[in-house]
Amino acid sequence: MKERKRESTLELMRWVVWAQRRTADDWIRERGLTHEQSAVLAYLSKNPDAIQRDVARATRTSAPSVSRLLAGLERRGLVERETQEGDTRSRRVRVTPAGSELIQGFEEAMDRVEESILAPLGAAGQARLRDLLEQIASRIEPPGSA
Amino acid sequence: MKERKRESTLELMRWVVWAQRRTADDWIRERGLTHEQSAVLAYLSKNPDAIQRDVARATRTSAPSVSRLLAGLERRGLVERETQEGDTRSRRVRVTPAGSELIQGFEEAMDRVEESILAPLGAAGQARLRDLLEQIASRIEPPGSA
DNA sequence: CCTTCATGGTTAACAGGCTAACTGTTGCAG
DNA sequence: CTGCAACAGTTAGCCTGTTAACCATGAAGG
Repeated sequence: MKERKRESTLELMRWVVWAQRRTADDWIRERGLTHEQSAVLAYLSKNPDAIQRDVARATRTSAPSVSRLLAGLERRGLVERETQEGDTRSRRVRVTPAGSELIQGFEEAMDRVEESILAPLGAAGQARLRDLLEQIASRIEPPGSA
Repeated sequence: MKERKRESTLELMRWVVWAQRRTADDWIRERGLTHEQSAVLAYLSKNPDAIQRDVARATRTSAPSVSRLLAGLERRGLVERETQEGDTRSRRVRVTPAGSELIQGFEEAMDRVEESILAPLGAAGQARLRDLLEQIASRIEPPGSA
């Protein structure tokens, strides 16, 4: 029952990504957030002028997901949305001080998680891995584009 | 708005995994299935004596998720569940002929998807990538184990 | 001006992830 | 034998992902 059974490369990747999620759980759950909420809060902190559409693109999810997720964050007072003068279709999203305070240290914590997961490779291996992944990613058709 | 902004290695991995999912969508949606349903059907085809707990372990998900997913597949007549003589706690899951027919060719299709995604690396790069990922994965604490 | 199309957002309905709580068995310790 | 822990599965409730359908606004053409 213990033998590795020749998983595919992408299966291995899914496994690593899953492990990262699990590891990050500690930091995230402590704050009563979910992974997605954390990611969005962090994104909004770095992109203060974003509208919801930008969040959807950045997280590679759909507009409805973003709409609902932000509604939840707004209900908890972590973000504010205001329709924009000049184009009332879009709504700018801003992180409130409470939200900002809650997400403080997220990036650093995620960096530490990543380090711990990639540690077995050493610096050279990590660089090689990154290079290979970039080669693949650069060939991926950007979602929206033709 | 177009510059790659120095994504983390794990961010790149998530992107690649996401792209794989998207690419596989064609095959899967044609059959009225979801990714998860396909994966479980394929697993059950290769592991005819599995009980639900095995499926949960294999897919790295929880027992409730498996329970509900299998209920759906059963409703559609793609699997059957029967409590086992000797230990009525567990339920063996079997793929029906209909399910077997529907999932036919899944592995091959997924192999093709993987090939298409990894193609930019060439054979040597793919081998290196696989090696690096195996090093990482082998250090990941198996979910259940201490 | 007014029709038409594109854009931003929301709602509804469905599938799937999780945890918590509960039912039933099994099995072992005392 | 009895009692209690471990195990398999289910249900309920929450959050997220999707698509489809819809509203409102903005932009561009005739």
